[in-house]
Amino acid sequence: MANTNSPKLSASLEQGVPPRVRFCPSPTGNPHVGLVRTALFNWAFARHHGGTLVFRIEDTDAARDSEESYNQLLDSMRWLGFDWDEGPEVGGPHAPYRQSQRMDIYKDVAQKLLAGGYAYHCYCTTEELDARRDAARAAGKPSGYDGHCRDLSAEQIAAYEAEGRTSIVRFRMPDEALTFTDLVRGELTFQPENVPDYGIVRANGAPLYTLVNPVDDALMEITHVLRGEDLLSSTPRQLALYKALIELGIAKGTPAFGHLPYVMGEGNKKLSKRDPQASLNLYRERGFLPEGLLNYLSLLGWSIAEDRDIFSIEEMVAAFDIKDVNANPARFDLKKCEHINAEHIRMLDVKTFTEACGPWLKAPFAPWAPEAFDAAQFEAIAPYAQTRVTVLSDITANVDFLFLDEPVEDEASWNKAMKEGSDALLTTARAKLADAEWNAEALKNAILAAGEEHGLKLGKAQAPVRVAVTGRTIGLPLFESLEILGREKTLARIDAARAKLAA
RNA sequence: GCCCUCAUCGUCUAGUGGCCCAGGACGCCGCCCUUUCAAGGCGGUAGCACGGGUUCGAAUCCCGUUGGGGGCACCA
Repeated sequence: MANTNSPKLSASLEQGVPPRVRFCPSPTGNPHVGLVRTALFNWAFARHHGGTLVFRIEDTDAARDSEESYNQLLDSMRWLGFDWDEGPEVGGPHAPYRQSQRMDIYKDVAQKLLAGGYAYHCYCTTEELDARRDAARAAGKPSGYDGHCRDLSAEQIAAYEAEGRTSIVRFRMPDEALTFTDLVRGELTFQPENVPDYGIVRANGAPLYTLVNPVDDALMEITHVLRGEDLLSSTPRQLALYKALIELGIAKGTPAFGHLPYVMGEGNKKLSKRDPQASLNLYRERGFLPEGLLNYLSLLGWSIAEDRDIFSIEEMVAAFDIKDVNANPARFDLKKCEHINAEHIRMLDVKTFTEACGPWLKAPFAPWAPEAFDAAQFEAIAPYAQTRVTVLSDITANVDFLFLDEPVEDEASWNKAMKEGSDALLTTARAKLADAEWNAEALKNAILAAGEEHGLKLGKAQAPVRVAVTGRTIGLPLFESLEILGREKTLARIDAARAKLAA
């Protein structure tokens, strides 16, 4: 039990000392929902306990990282409403928070590790490694690094150097079982034969994630590491590294680890960055509310109560406990996500809803000319739309009849509503509408009366009018829509529809 | 192949030995309301993977099987 005598930084929580947690994505591409969920749990954990959230950028892989992704990442975090106490743009006592700016630190730590005998140079080539791994696998044995270069003599090293071989730095794992208590899974034990020595510095001198991540966690005094399940099996080697760092006086103690279950996609595959369904930007463009998306995501592996699944971020923070997170992977269910989002949209007060629709009321989302938009008309119609949209982008099609010169052409709707006799009905309706006082109540009575003349109930009678005016059979309450559209346009559209029917 | 991990309705979950012939939510179906569509109300559909134990008693504990997922990099 290598870590039992290591100081436990996480023990501070029970003693009332606020925890320090971190969120440390690597800026590759557009953030995906699994990443967001991890960020959410870390953030909620920090806020619940009045702790500190450190935001760190793991950009040690120049080939994969880009400045654009970095900017997008920050923008996404801000949009979601996450704030961090230390990190990019806010600074902090452990700055810099971008690993690409901390290379000297890693170089120094690697040197100390080497000098202390905690790590060694490994001269094996990729081909040799592959061959031995295949052999081990064929023999039914663990296929990790076999320790070939662990105890090279000075002569052997000299020989390799003379050959012109390059070397990576490898961490020497202790030959003992490692046990730790995972915050969501309980006690876990790994046997040494299954946790091989691992690379921490590339041949070109660039440090690897395996070194950089725990070193920064140690330096930044992280007390609780909440991360994805994919890192579960690398925990024992980090524990061993921590022990070395403590002995070298670099780390003050070991954090507690909690591994969050995966967010799965269609089929049963882990949601990856490639998966379009995973893209945060996609949800943002469709008009998900941050609180709606976050509410849904929090439900993946956690629950607030037995009979409740709609709640605010504040309520989540108040209730969140890492102990309640369960270990099994959850599938992302778009339908439920949309439903929860719709609930949040309905909870908005009208003014907020109206403002939130803003982006979808202009280019590139809206099909009408910018000058055609009328804020007063939109404000009038918005309340009727609020219970009908699932995502904010739905607003566009709901109100386009107000701002388009002519209603959209939807053949299916036309064919469904325009039957024999529709022409006559429209003619009657037009006449009654023309005489009516221009308010929803009067307009309803006008259509009702027109319908009666043709033996149609209101449901049937309103259909042709609706399609003539809005272009679709489905839409917002008709009479209110007409009232807001205005007499002139309404009558003109009915005339246009009659002309089209006559043609 | 080796190691790790997970396992309650189609999906997300509640459930920590008796309160459970399993509760909620999404979805789906039906009804009500109704100017279309939503919203809302009411009702329905559907599950403890399997096999052994332990126990007076198991969804809950143990073992095994099966199935899912992950790791085994000079990616993170």
